[in-house]
Amino acid sequence: MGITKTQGFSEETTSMAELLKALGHPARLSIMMYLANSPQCINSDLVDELPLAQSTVSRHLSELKRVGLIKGTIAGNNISYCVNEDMWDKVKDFFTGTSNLLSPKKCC
Amino acid sequence: MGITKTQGFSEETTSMAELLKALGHPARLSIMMYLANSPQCINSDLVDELPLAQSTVSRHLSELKRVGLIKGTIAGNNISYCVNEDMWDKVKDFFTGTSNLLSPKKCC
DNA sequence: TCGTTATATCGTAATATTGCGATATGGGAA
DNA sequence: TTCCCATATCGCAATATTACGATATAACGA
Repeated sequence: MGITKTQGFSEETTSMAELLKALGHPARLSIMMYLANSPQCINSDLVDELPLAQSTVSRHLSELKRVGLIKGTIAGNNISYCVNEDMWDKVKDFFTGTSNLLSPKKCC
Repeated sequence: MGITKTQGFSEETTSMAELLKALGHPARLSIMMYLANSPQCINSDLVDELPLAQSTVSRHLSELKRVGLIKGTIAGNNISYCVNEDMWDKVKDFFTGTSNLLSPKKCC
């Protein structure tokens, strides 16, 4: 199949899974780290940073844009990408939120 | 292709991406949430909780076990699964760690 | 205008993922 | 032993993902 069932899962679960899936690739995770740590809003000299062809980098960027983790604006001849902090916070909150706290049990 | 390039990425990035990828599926994320919030260490009545066949649930469980996010021990006739807190903390720390802090810029 | 640069998209090929039914396996219960 | 129960695994089919080169597109500079 290869198709992921979404029926029967909550909308929140599905959308969070989509965000995590987008982050679950070395190239895309690297892009996020690079954008998060760069002093200014960096365009795609990411191509130089990553061991991938330009077209592949572009694909990963558009995937990150599709799920809303990054934003891009045209700045002259190149495009300035940056992290969409709202969406990033959404992911962070998922892991720091109290509803996901583990009870301190060591059972296995 | 379908194959993910790992050459050229740091080991840390690759392993974190693997963890996030494992979480990036509604069923596997649901399993983690369920285990994290369950009062006791729950075995696979997950099959009743999820809209998936038993064999599919088992596959997702073994994937989570493969990356180390959960642990399972045999308890009589059934298996008791629970969250591997060390690995879960590793993911949490990634999002809460200072090295990933975004500078407060709104550029796009 | 022409060439260069930066990006995106297309087409293709290889591989991975997902899901299910069917089938093992292994332990307890009758 | 024989029959269930809970799990795991296999085999398959359908779909998704990944990567690359080639090709568009669009804007700037000479």
